[in-house]
Amino acid sequence: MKSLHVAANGGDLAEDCGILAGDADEAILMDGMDDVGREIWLNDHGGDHSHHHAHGDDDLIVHHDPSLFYGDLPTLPDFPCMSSSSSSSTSPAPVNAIVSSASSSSAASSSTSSAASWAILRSDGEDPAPNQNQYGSGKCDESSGALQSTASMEIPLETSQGFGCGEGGGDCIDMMETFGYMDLLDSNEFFDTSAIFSQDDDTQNPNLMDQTLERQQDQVVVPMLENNSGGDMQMMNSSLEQDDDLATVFLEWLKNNKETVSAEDLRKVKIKKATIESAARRLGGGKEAMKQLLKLILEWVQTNHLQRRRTVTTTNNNNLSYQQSFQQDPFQNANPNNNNLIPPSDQTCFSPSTWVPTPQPQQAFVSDPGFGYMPAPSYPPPPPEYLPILESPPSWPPPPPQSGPMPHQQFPMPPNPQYNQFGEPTGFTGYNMNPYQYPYIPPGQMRDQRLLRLCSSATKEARKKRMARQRRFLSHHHRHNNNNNNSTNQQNQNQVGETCTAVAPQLNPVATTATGGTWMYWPNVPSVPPQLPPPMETQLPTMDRAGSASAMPRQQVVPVPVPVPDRRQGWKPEKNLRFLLQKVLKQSDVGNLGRIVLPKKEAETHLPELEARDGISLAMEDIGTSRVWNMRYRFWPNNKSRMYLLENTGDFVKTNGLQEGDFIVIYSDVKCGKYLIRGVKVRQPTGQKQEAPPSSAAATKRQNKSQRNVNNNSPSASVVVASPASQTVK
DNA sequence: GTGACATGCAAGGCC
DNA sequence: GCCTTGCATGTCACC
Repeated sequence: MKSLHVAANGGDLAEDCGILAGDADEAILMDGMDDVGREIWLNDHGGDHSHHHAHGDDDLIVHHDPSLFYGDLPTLPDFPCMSSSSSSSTSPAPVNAIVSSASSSSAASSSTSSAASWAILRSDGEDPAPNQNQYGSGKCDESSGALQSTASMEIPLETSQGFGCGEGGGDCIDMMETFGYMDLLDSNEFFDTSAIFSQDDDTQNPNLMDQTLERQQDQVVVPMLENNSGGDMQMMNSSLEQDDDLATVFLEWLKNNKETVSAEDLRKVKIKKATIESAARRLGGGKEAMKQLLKLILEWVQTNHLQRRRTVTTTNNNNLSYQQSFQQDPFQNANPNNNNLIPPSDQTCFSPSTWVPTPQPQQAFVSDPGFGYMPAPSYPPPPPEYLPILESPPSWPPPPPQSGPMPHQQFPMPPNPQYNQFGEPTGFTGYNMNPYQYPYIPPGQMRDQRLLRLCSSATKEARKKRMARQRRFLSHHHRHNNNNNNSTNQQNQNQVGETCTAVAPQLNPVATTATGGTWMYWPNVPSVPPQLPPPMETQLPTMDRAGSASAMPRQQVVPVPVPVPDRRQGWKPEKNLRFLLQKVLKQSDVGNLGRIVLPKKEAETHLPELEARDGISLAMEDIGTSRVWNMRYRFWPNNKSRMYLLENTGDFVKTNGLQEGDFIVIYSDVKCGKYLIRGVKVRQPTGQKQEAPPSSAAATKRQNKSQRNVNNNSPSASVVVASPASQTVK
């Protein structure tokens, strides 16, 4: 079944009215939930409950009940978590807005996805079934209960099939109580949400929509809802007359927009009941007011919601990274009281087009600022119905990393859901960082400028503060991890990647995984940023200067040709580069093996500690070309020791035209901790034969030995060094 | 003698 | 048959 779920925030009446009248989008987007979350549901109740679930019956039942707008319900305290449907999915009843569907089935369908678009005005506050708030605590419980207490107010026009009462008309009341909150239904074992989801899919079918519309015209059924409080029925009856008009209006609208609007669309639209009430009063109250209000709502849906859907859909491809970034931002919810934050934490900016209920199939409790503890949906990915209505890409973790050269990413995304982009284990904070909980579409993709103003502008300061906290946190975390001797490489990778992005975006940090499906490694920021200038800026980029001279017993501290920064290649020497190691390339290093043996001591000293022989992926930016190479840093067991290698170097060597006798230098960026690599060609002085590939293995061996004695890992000062750009330096 | 490292080479996978 | 991966071994510098 499809339901147009119009849940309006309670809250300031004037504001609400204004929203509905002119700034409907903003108003609807607002999800402060100060009011108990009364909602008006334009619900389409798909007929027989069982049938609906079993076969995806899309029968639409138009139910319009003016009584929906009850205004006398006591105002409940604000519950930030109650806001958007997004929260509803994971949060207890209050958050969830509430569905008021006439019957459990209808409610379920409407809430979870049922298709039909129906407008059911539902009051909040009915006593929720205790089990509905199984995840709620504290405020949540209260709010939920309050909300459900009035749930009976819904006056859905049900199909003759007894929508929601599939298991017996008398069950409707109970069903209401039990499933008064759509989101709660998700966790309710009575409901097979999967079936509902599948139905939703069906509702996407235009044909079904047509069918449902036709049915609606034929059957406008008065809901058989009964309520705990008998008054509800009375209210329903008294409003039946008005329902006809409202139903007519809605049906008319539905017919006019059936090509563009789907049940899914309508289902996502929520307006709090209080908002409806206040708006109706502003409009003069009574039947006409309701009708006018309904028109306004529908107009808004048509002009804003649907339009946004079309526009946003085109940008879905870009959503995922942003979504993930935000979703995993531990600070998004840092301030429980700050409802002005941008989504996902900011639920006040709920947009019906971008936020949808998320499932809570298996819920892990996470601390929620608003509710104390909220159930966080766990993997696997949610059913399609829970995806953002705008067809934005799923928010679950991206597919497994692909090997090969990594695309540059502005925001490295940790493939492992265990960590957020800041390297923080997602389970660490009390904030809900579950990517499913807050499907988010970046503000930049929201076409509704008013919404942007509402969400972004209003929270600009808050965002700045949050970002400042993030930076502080990252800085602290970097130091902490570094002190731990890189024991958490993956986390650091994420952190540094993020930091680098902010500090030196031109470096194009690569953060996706490297070959083998392991993590790209972004090194730690050195705890004590070395003040040593990089070798390229000095005359002696020896191990001594790197502070590791003693680490290379074989290495002679001799002047080493200092490659001059190749300005033609756009590389500018930066004082924050720290020399880590260099390696004179051997034949085996430049061969087709695609691996370079690294000096053990330097590797152990300056490169991340390797726990496993498979090592880690390192993003190495080629200083000469600014290209980032995804290399693997690993080791081989060698007797009782280790051999450290840098793999996936074939392309790098080839690109730089490196040959035996040339050398590479590895730096780390002190600022962001990333690694940089530079290949330096060594050209023999005039008159000497340039290093030519040995004609034979024996020759190679002799030459290697000769070089070994002379150069070892320190290029001799006597040789002419040429940068990859053929810039020669003595 | 020991450790580091260059590389030979075997095993397995892939075309 | 070629390539990749990974281990084993030989060589050499250093202690």
